[in-house]
Amino acid sequence: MYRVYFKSPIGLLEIIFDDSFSLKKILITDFVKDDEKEPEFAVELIKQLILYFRGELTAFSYSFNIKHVSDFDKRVLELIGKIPYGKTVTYSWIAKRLNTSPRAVGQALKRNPLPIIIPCHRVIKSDGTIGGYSLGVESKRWLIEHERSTLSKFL
DNA sequence: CTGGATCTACTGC
DNA sequence: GCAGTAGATCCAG
Repeated sequence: MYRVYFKSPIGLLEIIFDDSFSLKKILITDFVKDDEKEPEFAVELIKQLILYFRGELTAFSYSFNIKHVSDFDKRVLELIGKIPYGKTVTYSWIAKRLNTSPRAVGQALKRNPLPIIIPCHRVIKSDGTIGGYSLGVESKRWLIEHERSTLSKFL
């Protein structure tokens, strides 16, 4: 297991790779634990993160291994991956397409191992309010606003 | 605003 | 296994 850190506008991201250098998990943390210096296996992802936070990248092209994720969660996350940059949908919109309930969708998104890469911040409540986010609601607000304000670059 | 419906995963037995 | 509960919700009343 390897950890790499990335200082982003929404906080310090801890990026975890498994022993075969496959992307495993992303979270927010306060401090650097075990920095891997010059991690060859992470440069491509870091490059994309830099561009994304600059507002110059709309989708990550990165392979990751989906292990320890239930079939249900996979179905939800796969659909989430198709929501375009700068757009938002609601929990119930997802639920209808998967024949499940909005709350179950929320539970699945909470377990999203790769927030930002799998853009679960694009899912909000149907009353227009923000809903929850595993990296913190403030981060979610920031990401949505960031995408909204940079969207025009890509037209 | 409140109460009930809804579906998944987690807990305790 | 099975019952009970807690959610990143929703909708009607």
